[in-house]
Amino acid sequence: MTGRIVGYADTMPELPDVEAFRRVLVRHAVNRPIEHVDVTDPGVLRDVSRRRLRTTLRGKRFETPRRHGKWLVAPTVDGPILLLHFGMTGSLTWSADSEDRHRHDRVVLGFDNGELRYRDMRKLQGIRLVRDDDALDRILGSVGPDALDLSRQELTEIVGRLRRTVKTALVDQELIAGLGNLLADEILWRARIHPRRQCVHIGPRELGRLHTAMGAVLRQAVKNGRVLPRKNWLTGHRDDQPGTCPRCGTPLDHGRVGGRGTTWCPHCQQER
DNA sequence: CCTAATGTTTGTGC
DNA sequence: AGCACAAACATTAG
Repeated sequence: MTGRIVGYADTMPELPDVEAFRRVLVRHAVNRPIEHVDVTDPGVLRDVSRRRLRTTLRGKRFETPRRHGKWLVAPTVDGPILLLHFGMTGSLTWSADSEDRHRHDRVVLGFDNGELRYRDMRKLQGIRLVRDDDALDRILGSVGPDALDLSRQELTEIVGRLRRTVKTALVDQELIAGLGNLLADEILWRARIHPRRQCVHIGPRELGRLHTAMGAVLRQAVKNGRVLPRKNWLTGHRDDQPGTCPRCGTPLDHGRVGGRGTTWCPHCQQER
């Protein structure tokens, strides 16, 4: 109610959300000494102890962080690199004081002007600390190119010959980094491609639509800091009682693709 | 009590 | 090798 806490706390993190978390860090915490490190739940620490996180980070300053897919990479000046992944329920928020912490704020970094809070309910992923770029590469080495700056040609080269279902290819982080379940459905709906279509059967014209849809959806969502429910987007209609396609009014279909809940329009997105 | 949840990893089997 | 499927992780909401 005071506007003291900055950041999106209850959105499920995909590329645009992580980009928003990156901006929270840039805006409030870059280049300021970390004064204290509170680990209220070590369950989110991966390959790093509470003690080591605290002793290595205290007194350090963050450089400008970067994002790769759904990973937030935050190097410190002359120090280790903090790596954050937000799983399905994570977030990063800023608060100007230490009031009103949430019970799922698992790690808090304190600065002279406020604190950065890593919140995560389900603890499916977590926070890592690596000493250098080599160690970083060992963790991010298998992650594919970021979805935000993928050319049409690269997209074609990556998915064009796969026998897999297009949706499972889109959300596979080793192929393309940053797309999650919600974004994949949104992009496929906009490109009018059925989520169960095999990549190899998608023609060049459709691949062009896929690339255009990916860029448009991602740029808009990054601008908003999340995938915002909108009148002419699938998001905002997929969970309606009788969900109807915002383009043609046909009742939406829901099923399982690649083990994930998937929504599509049976009229706009033909199975083959 | 049961089910599903927008992520990732690991194992199994075709 | 490529791919699909299921389970596991931890927690909440309906």
